[in-house]
Amino acid sequence: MAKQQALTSQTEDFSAWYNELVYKADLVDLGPVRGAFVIRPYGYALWEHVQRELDAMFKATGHENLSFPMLIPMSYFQREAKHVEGFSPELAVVTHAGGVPLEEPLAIRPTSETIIGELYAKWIQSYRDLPLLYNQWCNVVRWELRTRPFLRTTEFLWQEGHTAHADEAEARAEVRTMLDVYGTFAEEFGAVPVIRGEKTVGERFAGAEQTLTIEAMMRDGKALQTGTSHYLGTNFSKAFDITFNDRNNEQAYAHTTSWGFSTRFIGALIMAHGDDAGLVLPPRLAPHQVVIVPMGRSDDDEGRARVTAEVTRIATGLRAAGVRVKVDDRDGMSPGWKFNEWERKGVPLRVEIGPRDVDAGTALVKDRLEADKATVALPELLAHLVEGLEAFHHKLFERARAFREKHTREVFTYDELKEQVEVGFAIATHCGDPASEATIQAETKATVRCIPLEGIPVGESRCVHTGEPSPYAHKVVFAKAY
RNA sequence: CGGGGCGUAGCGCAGCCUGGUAGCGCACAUCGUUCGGGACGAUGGGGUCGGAGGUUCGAAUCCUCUCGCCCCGACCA
Repeated sequence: MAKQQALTSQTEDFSAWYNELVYKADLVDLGPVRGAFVIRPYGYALWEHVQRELDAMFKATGHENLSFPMLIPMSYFQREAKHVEGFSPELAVVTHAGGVPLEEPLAIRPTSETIIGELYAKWIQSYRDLPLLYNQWCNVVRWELRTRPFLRTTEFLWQEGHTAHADEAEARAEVRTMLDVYGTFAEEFGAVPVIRGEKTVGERFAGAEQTLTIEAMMRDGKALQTGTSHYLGTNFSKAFDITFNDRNNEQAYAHTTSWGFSTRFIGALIMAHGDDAGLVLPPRLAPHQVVIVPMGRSDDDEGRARVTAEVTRIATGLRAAGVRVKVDDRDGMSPGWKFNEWERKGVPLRVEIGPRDVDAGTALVKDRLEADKATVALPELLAHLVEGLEAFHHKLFERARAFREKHTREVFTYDELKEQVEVGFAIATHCGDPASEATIQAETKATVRCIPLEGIPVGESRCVHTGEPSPYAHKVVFAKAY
């Protein structure tokens, strides 16, 4: 067995590092259609854990799941002016079916506000029917010009929540609640620290009154939006006639929201935590939290048997404790090969155990984030691993947070801003003028990622670009973004 | 759509300039030796050279036309 070609290092070419890793860690493969990627079992397992945890959080906040059709009549998109303007360029449309041209072409959903609006109009009659708190896990298609695995793909998996409320305050509270669910999830499960904030007018979802976002920093200093929550006002209610009789028996438009979280988050996990050896996965989402590599000569039947017995005992104990454990007893591969493979795949903890260890009553434990291996007595191994996983999560989160802080700087001049967005986030006062944002983007490639919900007060400071006063409460985050 | 590449074995590539009927590494299979950080040897299987025309006695190689993919830029979760 020879050396597999090493990954391009992050410092040499971050983009190449990412592109190689998604294949070499068995996360994705190319499909036959441009930009439509196959998510392989190791990558899909990550998504399944995302789904399981997020879904539980949705249920805990009162939401129910349902499923809407993937095909949407084209005319639905025309009904909300900004929505059609925003999505038309990336619609994939079915024009033929059953061997004949369709009377009305059908769009493959890029998001479901329109078709859901149509049905909500039917389901909602009275204030007693509200709020409607629904969510669906599904796939959507957006015809993107340039694609990258997980970050921007023609078809992607996500969940989209769609709620309807009797009044604005309740709808806005829902939008904020779901943003917090996303933020909590990203940090508590993904170990990815995020900034919660609001999008500027230009970055808003097509058809929304307000878009909230969570933004994370990748290890190249660029920003990635990993979840969004929108207050849609009565825009879609007016377009789809979602009305109800209120307590005074007067007809009113419902206030709707939508919020989404996609497989893009897997890209965030890769780029926020990965290193030159490969992935580093957060234990709470990792497909395998612990991998056990049995050592010893393959022709040493007696030694093997003792090791296998011990490995089985350890694995059984771990599983009983709720730990996802993988025993790598594949033949014909050297231990070194396996070590490299599991490191590339980002497994948090690895246990090495051979006849010598069994005799000594110990095992070696390797932590993906540490250079040295620890020798652990077998009776303490289970507790060591369980605690190790917990500690790993916090180390990973702290490391990502420290990285973000190191690459974030408050700037006071346009020159400083230009300099800072080359290495990370620039915090600055901005006047909110879309034209100014556009100029800054053209000149620096950086955009306002968000106006943080909590941050540095603007005070008397003036816009770093135009010198005008700022309409925002806080200084904004400028960064290059994926 | 603009700018760069590239299509030859499962993967990565050489061969093309200077035509002579396909090769290397990895992977795969068998056997032996190995076995605690990417093992080694021997043997073996596997390719209508992206597609279509053309030139030629003969085309992976030369000519024309096509199709596709990847990377970099403009749109986006």
